[in-house]
Amino acid sequence: MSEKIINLSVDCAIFGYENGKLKSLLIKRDKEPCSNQWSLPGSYAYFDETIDNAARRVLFELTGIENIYLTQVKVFGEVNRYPSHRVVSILYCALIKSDLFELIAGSHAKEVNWYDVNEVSELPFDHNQMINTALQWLKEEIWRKPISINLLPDKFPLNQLQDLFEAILQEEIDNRNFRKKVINMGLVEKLNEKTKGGQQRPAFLYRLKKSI
Amino acid sequence: MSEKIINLSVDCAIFGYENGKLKSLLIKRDKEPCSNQWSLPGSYAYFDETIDNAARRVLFELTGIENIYLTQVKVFGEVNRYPSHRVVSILYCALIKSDLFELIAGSHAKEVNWYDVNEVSELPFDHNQMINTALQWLKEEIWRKPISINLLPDKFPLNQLQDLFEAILQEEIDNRNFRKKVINMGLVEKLNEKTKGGQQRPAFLYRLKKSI
DNA sequence: GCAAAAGTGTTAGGAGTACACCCATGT
DNA sequence: ACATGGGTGTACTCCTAACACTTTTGC
Repeated sequence: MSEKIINLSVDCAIFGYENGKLKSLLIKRDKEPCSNQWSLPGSYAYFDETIDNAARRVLFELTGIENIYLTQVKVFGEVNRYPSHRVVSILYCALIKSDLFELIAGSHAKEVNWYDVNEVSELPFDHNQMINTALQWLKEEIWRKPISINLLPDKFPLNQLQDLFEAILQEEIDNRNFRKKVINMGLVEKLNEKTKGGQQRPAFLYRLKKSI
Repeated sequence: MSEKIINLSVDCAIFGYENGKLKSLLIKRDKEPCSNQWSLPGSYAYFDETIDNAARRVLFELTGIENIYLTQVKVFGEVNRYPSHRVVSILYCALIKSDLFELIAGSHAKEVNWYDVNEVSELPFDHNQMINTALQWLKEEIWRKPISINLLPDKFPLNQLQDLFEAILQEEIDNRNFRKKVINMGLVEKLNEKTKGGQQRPAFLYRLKKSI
């Protein structure tokens, strides 16, 4: 096992979507500083791994989540952001289908859990700021790339996608305009299937196109 | 003087504009590795400064340029990007009016100079990749914020602004559409002055509005 | 009067926004 | 039949893109 770069860490802001709510993944810390408090999963990078790999590894070790696409968003480099010594941290973000991953607290995580982004309490270090930055990034990215693919099942009714967009953008969207837009920007394609078993009129299913 | 974080550096991609060409600021290195080669100005961050301040300080020490607005763009964290040991580097970018700053090679810079971005040779480390990333950032940013303010005199004829945009975007722009756009998006305001002393018809001067 | 750069207007297509009602199903 | 969520169309505005000629000055 390689050695840590003790002045350089990665933190991961992972978003999931459940019951119409956008969730953020937090761990309960099992070591100092701020032991027993909830925070973003994060830790030091090693000397023999790229920072992208560090983010992947750290996320896996702490939460059991692997094989997801992480994006580097911003570096947090205030002098006293970390109490014990100087640590510059690189924020990585991802969106995942929360029910596809089993959460396994490992390494210095005592617990792992999803928290509604609107109900995240005060976190240690600059982690609240990180979540805000990550949310901002998400709002900008959501229209550009089919990242929402990671938050919904393969096939879904359009209104579910709209709910997701509303949860992320935190604003209401006109249903007709939303449909027109996602269809003719080529974000989704209509399938020849419908939902069944609902209490109401069945809805056509759609699929996100992987490339735009 | 504080100590260096030897695994963390900042590199600065500084753009200027002269004779209708977009230029990139390079230093001739005066220490190993890659001594005597031209590279982006960059060096280690110190323990007692934020990374933003590290970028400002490093730029000043190496080139004499100070008091400019630097933006953090991306982290480069490949394992072997730096030959002697592991260094993760944060790329900062800025645009400046090149003739307002006197270049003073200092610290481990033997010389400092402007190079046409289209004629930058092969640089050490991942610095060519950094310049490309910085240029990409510039292309996206140029329409959003009045960053071009830093590349032109206070008052300028509109066609000069267009030349600048064309130099950055590397494509031709329709003159009428360009004028309409920058005026009614509120990027510039027309002044009641004209150029004089040219060989041709005098042009109205414009000024960039600071806020959009 | 000529060379050189400044300046100008119209049209057509696409994207965004606002807005209100009928439809298909389960119970 | 009614409650529930699914689904649709139009009109207006604004931005973009394409396109060519006239104007003002210095020489």
